[in-house]
This record gives sequence, C-alpha cells and structure tokens, in this order.
Amino acid sequence: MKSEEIAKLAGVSRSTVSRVINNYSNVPEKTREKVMKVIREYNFEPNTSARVLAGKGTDTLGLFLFSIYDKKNPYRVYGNSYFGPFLEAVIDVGNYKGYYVMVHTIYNPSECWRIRQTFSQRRIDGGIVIGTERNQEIQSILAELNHPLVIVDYDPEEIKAIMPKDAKIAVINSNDVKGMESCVDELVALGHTRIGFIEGRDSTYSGYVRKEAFKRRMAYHGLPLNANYWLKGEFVKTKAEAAVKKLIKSGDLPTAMIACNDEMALAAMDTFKNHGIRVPEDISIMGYDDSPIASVTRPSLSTVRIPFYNMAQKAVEALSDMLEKKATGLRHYQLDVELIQRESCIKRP
Amino acid sequence: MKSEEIAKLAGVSRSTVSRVINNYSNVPEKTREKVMKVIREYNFEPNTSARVLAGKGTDTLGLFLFSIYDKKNPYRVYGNSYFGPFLEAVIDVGNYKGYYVMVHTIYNPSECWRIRQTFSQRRIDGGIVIGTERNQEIQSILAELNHPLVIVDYDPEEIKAIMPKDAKIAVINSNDVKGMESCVDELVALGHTRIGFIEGRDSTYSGYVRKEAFKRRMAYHGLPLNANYWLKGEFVKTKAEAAVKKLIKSGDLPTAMIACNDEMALAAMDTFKNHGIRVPEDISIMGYDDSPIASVTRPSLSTVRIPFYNMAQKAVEALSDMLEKKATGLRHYQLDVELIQRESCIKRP
DNA sequence: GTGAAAGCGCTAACAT
DNA sequence: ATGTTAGCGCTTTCAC
Repeated sequence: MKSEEIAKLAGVSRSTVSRVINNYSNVPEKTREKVMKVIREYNFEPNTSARVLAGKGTDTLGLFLFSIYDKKNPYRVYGNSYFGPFLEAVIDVGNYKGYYVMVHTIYNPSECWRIRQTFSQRRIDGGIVIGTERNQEIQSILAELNHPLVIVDYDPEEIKAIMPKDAKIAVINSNDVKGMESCVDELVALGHTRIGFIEGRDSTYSGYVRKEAFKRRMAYHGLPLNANYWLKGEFVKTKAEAAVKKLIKSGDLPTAMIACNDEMALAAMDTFKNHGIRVPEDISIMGYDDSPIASVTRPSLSTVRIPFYNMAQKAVEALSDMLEKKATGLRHYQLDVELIQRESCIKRP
Repeated sequence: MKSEEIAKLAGVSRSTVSRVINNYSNVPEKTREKVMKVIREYNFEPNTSARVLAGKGTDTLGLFLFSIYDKKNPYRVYGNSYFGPFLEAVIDVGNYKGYYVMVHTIYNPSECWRIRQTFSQRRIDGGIVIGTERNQEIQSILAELNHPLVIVDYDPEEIKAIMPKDAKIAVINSNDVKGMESCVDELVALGHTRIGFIEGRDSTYSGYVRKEAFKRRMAYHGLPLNANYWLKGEFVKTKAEAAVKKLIKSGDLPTAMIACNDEMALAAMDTFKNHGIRVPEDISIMGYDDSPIASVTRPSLSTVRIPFYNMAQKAVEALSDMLEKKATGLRHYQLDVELIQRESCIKRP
C-alpha cells in the first residue's frame, strides 16, 4: 500500500494525501476526513525511507553505550548500574515523545566510527552517548560531528574546547563533587578517620571528579591520605577484589572505605567477609550509584544515588529540543545526587 | 557526500560505485581499489533511505519488550530478569551480525499496533517479541504479519494455529517443564512434603507451563496441593508480598515454597524475615530465572537458571536465517535450564 | 485548495 | 567490465 493508492481510493492526488499525513493547515476538514478514512481503513503507514529521502527526519534517536565490561559476561551492561535504568528511560521517554530508539553497544574506542557511520547513513537524527572515556577516537568523532548529540558523564570544558561553536550539543552529569563529599562527611560524622578509597577510572569524567573530590574533602577534614588505603579498582569487580586482597594481606586496614561504584563496594564486602573481616562491624563500606543490588545485598549498601532515570529523561529532552531547533550551542546540565544510608556503614568501632 | 561525487572523483560511474559498495563480483580489483580509496578518504557512507527505497533491506531488527511493570519504577525492565540480559544479548549478537537494533517497550496490549507500524513504515526487516501475554491484540497482529518474526516465551501450538502456513516465524522457549520439575524434585530430595507455590501469570506461556508442571510433579511424588499454600503473585513483587503476608497470618506455613520468578522469591524472603520467620531455617525458598540479584542477596537464592543470553542469541540467529531466506515456516526451539543450588533451600527442619 | 512534476540518493536491469 | 536509465515512495515547489 502506498500513498498513490490511497489517493486514488480517496479521489484526490498524492499531494493531498501527503498534506493530510503531515498535518498541513490548508486542507479543509472535509477533505482531510475523506482521506483519513481510507488511511485508517487500510492501516496505511507511509514508507519511512521515502519520507526521509524526500527531506523528512528519521524520528530516530541513536543510543551508544560504551561498555568497559568483559564481552563474555552476559550481565556486563546490566550489571553496570548506569546502563540498565538509563537505557530503559531513554527508550521510554523517547517512545513517548514519538521517537524510535536505536541502541548500540561499543566495547572499544576503535569502534567509535559506528557513531559516525550511523549518522552518515542517515539512520538517526540525533544521538546520546554514555560511558565514554576520554580518548583520541571519541574526540575526533565529536569534533567533526555536525548532528545534535547529548553526552552523559563528560567534561563540559573539554567539549567546549573541541566542538565547533555552533555545534548542537548537550552535556549531562550528576553532581559528583557533592556526592563524594557527602560520602566523606558521612564517614567522618560516624567517627572514622582512617578512610580508604577504591578508585574508578581517571579516563572517565565521573571517575576523575570523584577522586579529586575525595582528596579535597579528606584534606578539608584534616585527614591524611594513606597510600596503603588507596586501591585501584577501575570500576571493575575483579580488580577491586584483587586490590582488597592485597590490602588485607598488608595487615593494616582502615576502619572505612569508599568505593567509586556499588559493584566494587560489593566485591570489597565479599572479599572482607571471606577473610573473616566483618562488614560493617570491623570495617564500613560505602558504595556509589545506588544500583539495584545495593538494597538487596546484606548488609545493604550505603551509597550515593545517581538519578539515572532523570538524567536519561533530561538527555532525551535536551536532544529533542536541539532537533526541534529550540536549542543550539553547548548546554550543560548537572543533576543532584543523594546519600542513601543503609547498613554497611556504622560508627567507628 | 553522495555516491555520484565519489564516482566523479574516482573517474567511474555511480553504478560502479554501487557495485563496489555491494561487493559485486564483476568489478576488477584495480577498479575496486580505486573507488575504495576515494570512499575511505571521504568516509563515505551510503544513505540508508536511498538504499532501502531502491530495494535493499534496512539491516535493522526490531526488539519489542512487553513490560508488565509499573511505568513509574525506573528499574521495571531491568528488575525484570528477562529483559536486561536479553536486550543486551540481542544488541550484541545483532550488531555482531551487522544489524542495527531498534528497541521498543510496550506496556499495554493496546500498544501492539506499534509492531505493525514499525514494519509497515519499513523501519525494520524482522522483529523479536518477548514477554507477550496471550490476548486478542497480539493474536491479530501476528495473524496478519507478513515479515519474519521471533517470539520468545509463547505457545508454539497457538502460533501454528493462527499463523498462515508460509509465515516466517520462530518460537523460542526454555524448558519450563524440566525447570519446575527439578525445583520440586530438589525440595522433595531435601525432605520437604509441605511445599507452597507462588504463581506467575497464566496468560504468559511460561507462567502457565510452570504452574501445570508444578501440579503434575507434586502428584508424581504423591504430595498434596494445599490451597492455603497456593499464592497468586502474578510475577510481581508487591503482589507476592501481599500474598505471603496473608499466608503468614493464616498461621499455617509450608516448610518450603517455590516462586515462579526470583523477584517474587525475594519478596517472599524479605516478608518472612520481617515477620521473624527465618529463611532457610524455618522455610526454604526456591526462585526461578537466576537473575543477577539471586546470587547477591543473603541468603543467596536457589533457583533455576534460564539461559537468557543463549535464547537471545538463538533469536537473532533464527531471525537472521529467515531474513536470508535460509528458513521458512514455523520453527520451535527449546533451550535447556539448570537448577542452581544456593543457600535459600536446606533440609526440612 | 488542489494537482502536476521535479527530485531526494541509491540499485538493478539493460545496453554496450 | 562499465555506463545509461528507469524507478523506489514520498515531499514540496510551482501552477492554477
């Protein structure tokens, strides 16, 4: 079924059918209804490719998830507390606003060209990128991209530096400084002074900001940074586990630790428990993200809640604004976070 | 940049560029290289809409997730153990095979038309549907659909009945009979005789099959079905919680319960614990799915592992086979499941 | 207010 | 082996 047949059946021309489909104002109600009747009767839907080729948008958004996880692990993206709820929200809000959503996973900076390809093939009108690490590949893609794009978790200053002035781009972050400060403050309030830290990744904006915020907040409270208590976890379970084992072997433990995500916090809890070190009695553990597991594990995990759903919502809205030309240039949104007190952090023993 | 410009720069005609892009055999290596050089230099990507309009496929798969969850809950799909890993795997395997993946969430049978629309607009070549309940809407969509489709968790007999004989369709299930039988067998082996059951949804194929399998296996072991131990959970946390509360209030508890998914099992565990009933010391709890939370909660959850990743993989492969015309008619695949013994089920007290 | 006709960028049948 | 040409189904100027 094509518009020409609809036209014939309704006794009008293709142009009129097109006008009806696109809600042109200069079609009298009577004609419109006559055409709509035929359209409904035959469940006619215009061919998207033809519309796009003739100049319309695709009404499709591209979502690009950068995964740092092992390709073999079936839960790698959904274990990742970011992606699950975020993806869901993008699809939700996107569909609600009338967009189709195309999803890609990118496992490696060398696959960044997929972003450019998807745009070049005119498959999408705009894109959302999340989980990107800072590297040459993504930077060169961004610098040359001339389509609306939303980047989640990225340094807005760097974007400003590499993007052309008139690029339609939005950056969305959560308040990592406040989040990490509230972690330190909470542990300090509980009487802890020997506080350990499990780093994320420096190449990630949030990983970097959380690390810096931790250092500054510790100094603010006049607390020392003990190199032995500083673990490199890279946001990954196995790395955190290995680092915690080394810490335990050293025989010198802090009374509390902050992990840069829930997954590492969980790995730390399990490792401590397996070595007969009780959580939270012997050591308090603070997570970050408030992923679904945080409330389910025992002891439940004190953590910082990132408003993933709201961030995704904001992302789609920002993209939609840029697509409808309501917005140009660089915009930056920072969403608020919240400390969630649960069982894994208690008063210093 | 369009193929005509590439042609001019390479000193050939558009047809030759097209032949190179589509890997036609009758292009000599020398010409191919000459054209490819220009294509690479300009990062040329052919316009998808034009290709589709000219008769090529979209190389896009549609994934339709039917969610029974509350639209307000940000984790509703990812809390759903099915969707997270499944979605991930479809994107993964799909991308790997060179397909783009478009994802939709459907919250209501009345939104089923979105499936037909996406096909009618020629946005996708084939579709995968998961989580569908049996109802008029989906049946009429299926009956009229003339594109390759994969349905996960659906009654193959019904499909056979409503679909035209030559329809390209595949049904993928996991072995729910075996899964539920192994649950009952395990509890019986642990000495339990008073075994309760938290139902899923009858309108769901897996929900129905698990229920029937439970009844039959109890009879097989000569065990009674106590109406008081039979709870309606509808696969949903809150319903399971309410039903368990009622059970507790009755004062008559079984020594073990089987829930039709992990989420309800978790809700049951929490509810029992909150009422001072110990799991597993006072009552054993068996889940179903082996979602990410199952191994993380304490006590960890004994459950049946559904091979989500493999099912998704199979789904994409089956779809791909149908798209490449290697397969026609109805195919049915049933994947194997595995009982996972953890801490929530122990010998009868 | 409505129709005729050009054109979007590509593929494929045909011609050479 | 390569170029020419006719569409694919729609939108959109331009006439009337």
